[in-house]
Amino acid sequence: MSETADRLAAAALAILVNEGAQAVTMRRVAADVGLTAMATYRHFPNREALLRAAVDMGVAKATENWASADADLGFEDRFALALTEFLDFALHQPNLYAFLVSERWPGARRFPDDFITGGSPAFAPVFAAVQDAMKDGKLRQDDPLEVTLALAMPVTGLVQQYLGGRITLPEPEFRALCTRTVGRVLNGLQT
Amino acid sequence: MSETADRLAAAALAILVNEGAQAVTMRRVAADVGLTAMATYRHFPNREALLRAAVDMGVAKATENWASADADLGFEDRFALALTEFLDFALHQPNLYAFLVSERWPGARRFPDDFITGGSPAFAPVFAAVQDAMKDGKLRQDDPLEVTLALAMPVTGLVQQYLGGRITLPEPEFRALCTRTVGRVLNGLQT
DNA sequence: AGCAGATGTGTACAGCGTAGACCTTGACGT
DNA sequence: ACGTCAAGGTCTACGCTGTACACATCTGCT
Repeated sequence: MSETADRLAAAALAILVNEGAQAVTMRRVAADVGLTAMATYRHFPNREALLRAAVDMGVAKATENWASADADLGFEDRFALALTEFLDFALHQPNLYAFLVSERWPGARRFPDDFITGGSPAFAPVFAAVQDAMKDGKLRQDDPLEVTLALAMPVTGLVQQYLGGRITLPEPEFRALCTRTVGRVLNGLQT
Repeated sequence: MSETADRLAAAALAILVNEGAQAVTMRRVAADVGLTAMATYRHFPNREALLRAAVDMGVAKATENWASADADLGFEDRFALALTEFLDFALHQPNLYAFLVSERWPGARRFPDDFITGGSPAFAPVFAAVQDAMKDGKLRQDDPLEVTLALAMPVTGLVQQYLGGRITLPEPEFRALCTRTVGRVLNGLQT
């Protein structure tokens, strides 16, 4: 990945984050870097590849210090921390998140296989916490992967509705709603 | 809504369902009806309005006989029925569903107000079942709206992942996964 | 008969992704 | 010193998009 390619991806990421994917045009990204649109094609085969590089860069930046300090907290705190980190990302970079979630591309993390091997930065810490909590008897014995899904999916579902403008709550109230919802799910999962 | 407008919306809907929103171009929709692209603008102010009319038509058609016969089943069966109907829609018309969910448009159902007044055809029957189940003591006393969310969001979250190609299960297994997930959530909600 | 509004057509424009031909520059083998 | 070559850049052009605008036609009312 050359220097120029990095700058192109960074420019694309900036536009994507601020204005959404439809605002990321080849001409504009190139101009932001001081190049012609066609120069971009020396570094990326097409617009899709450029967008993917931009998204990869954005996700790497956003998640670089996730799941660092959740060593020995209680499992509720580990869930709460993961929830906060995830919501920080999804709510503060909605364009990036929406693009990330809506795009089908080969190489995306897939359930169940890729999740077991610890792919997704959002899923992995929750999965680890679930496994530990089961070992400690804090969570009922069950398929840990599916239990993690049962904890994570309500949140992604709520975020989808929220970002789609279907939940008209101020952000703090929405975050509280997420916490309550996870709590309701947990109530059924705890021993 | 004139006759021609209906035919345009129907043509747009057919393309949307079969090939996705990006395939719905003004020229193509018009040609399918035997008109020029510009004729469409006599009936819809722009492409977005045409798409919205198409989606409205599609949703009305898909949900016209939802929540009809769930009068006096057990509440688990009512949930299961609603789940089946919802998955039938989301999985058999993924382009329509994805467009519906991803689009922000004024007039979309909004939480919490519009849901209380019985807006969404997918949400309303579950909400009614939750309220009845609480009255019967089958579900723990709680905010019925939020409990309904806690039941519905895991499913929309799973569908989002599935349609995004992140869950590589055959459809029957995916449906079973949805059922198990709702079951896990319910376990915490039952008395 | 004649007028008016609704509905259609034809043409045109700016913006998009990108194909293809061309130019420039710097490194390298001889 | 010089030819060669690849990497990275520019310019032009094509087909596609949504849609603005001018004009034609059909329909029904007075």
